[in-house]
Amino acid sequence: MANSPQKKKPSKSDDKVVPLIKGRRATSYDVARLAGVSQSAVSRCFKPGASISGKMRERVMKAAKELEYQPNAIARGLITQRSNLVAVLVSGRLSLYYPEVLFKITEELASAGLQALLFTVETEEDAEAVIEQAWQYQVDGVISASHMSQAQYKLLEKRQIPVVFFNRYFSDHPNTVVFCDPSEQVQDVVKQLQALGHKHAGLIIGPEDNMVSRERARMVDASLGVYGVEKVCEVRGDFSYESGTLALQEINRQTREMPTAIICINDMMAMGCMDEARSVLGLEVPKDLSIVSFDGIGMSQFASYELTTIRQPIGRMSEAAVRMIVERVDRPDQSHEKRVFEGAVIPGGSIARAPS
Amino acid sequence: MANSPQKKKPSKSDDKVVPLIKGRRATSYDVARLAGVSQSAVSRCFKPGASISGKMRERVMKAAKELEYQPNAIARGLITQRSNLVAVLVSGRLSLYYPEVLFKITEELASAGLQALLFTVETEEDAEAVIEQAWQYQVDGVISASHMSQAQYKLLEKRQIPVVFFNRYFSDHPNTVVFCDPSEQVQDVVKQLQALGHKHAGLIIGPEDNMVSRERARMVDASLGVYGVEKVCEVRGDFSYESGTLALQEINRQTREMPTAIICINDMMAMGCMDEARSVLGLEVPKDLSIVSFDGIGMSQFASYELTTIRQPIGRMSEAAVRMIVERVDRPDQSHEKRVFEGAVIPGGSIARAPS
DNA sequence: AGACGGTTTGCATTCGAATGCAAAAATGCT
DNA sequence: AGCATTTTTGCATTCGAATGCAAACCGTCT
Repeated sequence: MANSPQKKKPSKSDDKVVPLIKGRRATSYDVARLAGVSQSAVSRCFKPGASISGKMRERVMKAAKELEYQPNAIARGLITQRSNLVAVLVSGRLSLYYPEVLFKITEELASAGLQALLFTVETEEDAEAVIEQAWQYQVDGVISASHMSQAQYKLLEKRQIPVVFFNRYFSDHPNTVVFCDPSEQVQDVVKQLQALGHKHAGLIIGPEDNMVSRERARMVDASLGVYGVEKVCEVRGDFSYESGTLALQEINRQTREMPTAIICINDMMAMGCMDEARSVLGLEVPKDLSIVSFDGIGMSQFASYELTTIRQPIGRMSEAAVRMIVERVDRPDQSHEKRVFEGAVIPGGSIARAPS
Repeated sequence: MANSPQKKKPSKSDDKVVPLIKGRRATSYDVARLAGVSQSAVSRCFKPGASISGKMRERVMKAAKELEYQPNAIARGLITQRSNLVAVLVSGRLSLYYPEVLFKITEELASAGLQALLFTVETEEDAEAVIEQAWQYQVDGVISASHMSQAQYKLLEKRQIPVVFFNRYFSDHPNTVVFCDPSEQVQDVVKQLQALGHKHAGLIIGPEDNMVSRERARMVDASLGVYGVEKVCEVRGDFSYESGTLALQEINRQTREMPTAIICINDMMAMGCMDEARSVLGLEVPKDLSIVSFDGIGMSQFASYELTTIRQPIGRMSEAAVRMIVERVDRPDQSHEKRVFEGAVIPGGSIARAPS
């Protein structure tokens, strides 16, 4: 450390007479000067578990309070290589149907000392741009509840940014995932339909590129097979209420005789479907038409709908996603994990004995 | 390049032989070394409008691409004193009823080159903590669609952090605000009710501390006065569907004779109210009971409800909020501005001639 | 008193990009 | 070519906090 003494290095902590210019925020140097200690001491005061005496802590804290000093998270991030930022990638769909997911995730992140940097992603190109942004902001991790291609995921992996997928995953690549597997409940519901005498069912599915939709459809198909209920037609919607109404019309058009039961891949379309059945086709639900669906969003239980639906425990899932990202941020080399939650049937009142 | 040769200052750009250790991200120095230029040149390449020749830009960009270099926004923020982060404060309520607001705001911020740092705020204490967090992260501005006390606002002002309020403001303090003033539409709707022969109306309001609720209630009262419709009772809910159902029961209990019209301060309660009227009290809506409300959220127009409601143009409002924060970030000393949007009546089918 | 161990403290350096300034290069003009 | 002017480039420093290391301090025990 023998430093050439003649070197005229201007020391930050003395000659500069810039005490508290209005608008300038206090730095650790300001606090140090006021408290008559070194900047390191100030820094250590704000680091839990650092070696510091009670007396010193007190003095520093007093000065800090006086100057309203709060450590600069940006500067801290630069030196520690930890931004404490987590990118949360959501699509419009998620925020429309599960607004609470985002809310919950943010809350949980905050209580783990992390901040949510929110990104909206509709298309794969969006994802591209968003990933670059996130990278620029040195996010410590990513929670993805939106589109992301395998290439994009691999890029993040290569950059060693931990990713947790929410309700989607790559089956041919190791990844950390939280999702819901409602296969048991699907069996259960289909069994109920069969027991109620339903022999024909229509299926309303979601976008082709959506994994949740694909998986649910797969389970439904399997269960229909098991219980000998015939799928008379399958129509594609886009998860929206509107598309549910259109899908039912389409089913009506495609089939000579309307099936007695409709299975919708999400609640929102089921609600559209139900409204369409009642107000346009003049059918009574559940007397003339039984409807079941997936998600268990809040409004599916409003008195006008009371859907029989398979709920995802999104509260617990959000919580799990945060736990997992926190863990992976701390131990990036840890092996991957999938956390799979069961669904739960909400009985509702949208199914009944098939009309004869 | 004339570097004093005897000075043993370890130059970042040579002797360190750390080229692309796995996991280490490329810095501007790495790019500079590869391209054979100075770090400043690299920096300038990524700053639009900086003085740089085409040739140099090309060389640097090539090296940058090779190393997958992206400037570190954290380091940039430290030196420029601009984080490009905007704190977005939302409450659970907002995200439940207006999920698209958050989505829209985030999108708009992104297209202005800013990132949304999301904070959830339920109580005033939350706000306290959130403001400190935001301050630590050196946010350039705050969009507040949640609780915030005047003291908290003043703190932000003192710290020179621009704030834009979304659907709330302090009337006795200058501030920058975007909100909706539906007074015209309230008049219009009440006039319609009167014309349809309604003489008595019940009012379902929201939480006492909520400004939007207070304002709407004020307008309703005024209009009822103007058109000579009597307010037979006023019940408080909490904006939720559930509380709408309870509120209608309460009205039923409080009044000898049910009013012929109910005005709800938001759609969600109106939906609860309507469902309760139909499925519990056995009333037909709108034949026996007319219901009107505020907000114009998506599901208020589902076939089961088709509410006559007064819409807020939240898309435009979100956009405006972002425009305003961007402007205030660039010119903090500019005077304040309120942007007030009109509401719009969505006709719906939840009102009809009063039963005689 | 002296020696030893443990705890506090300060010094100096670091993170990565931006920028004022001066040197260097390119351009224009006579 | 020679000089003035403009543009490009590099150097050195800066932002604010964290931290390895050595120096200083404290208490204890012989």
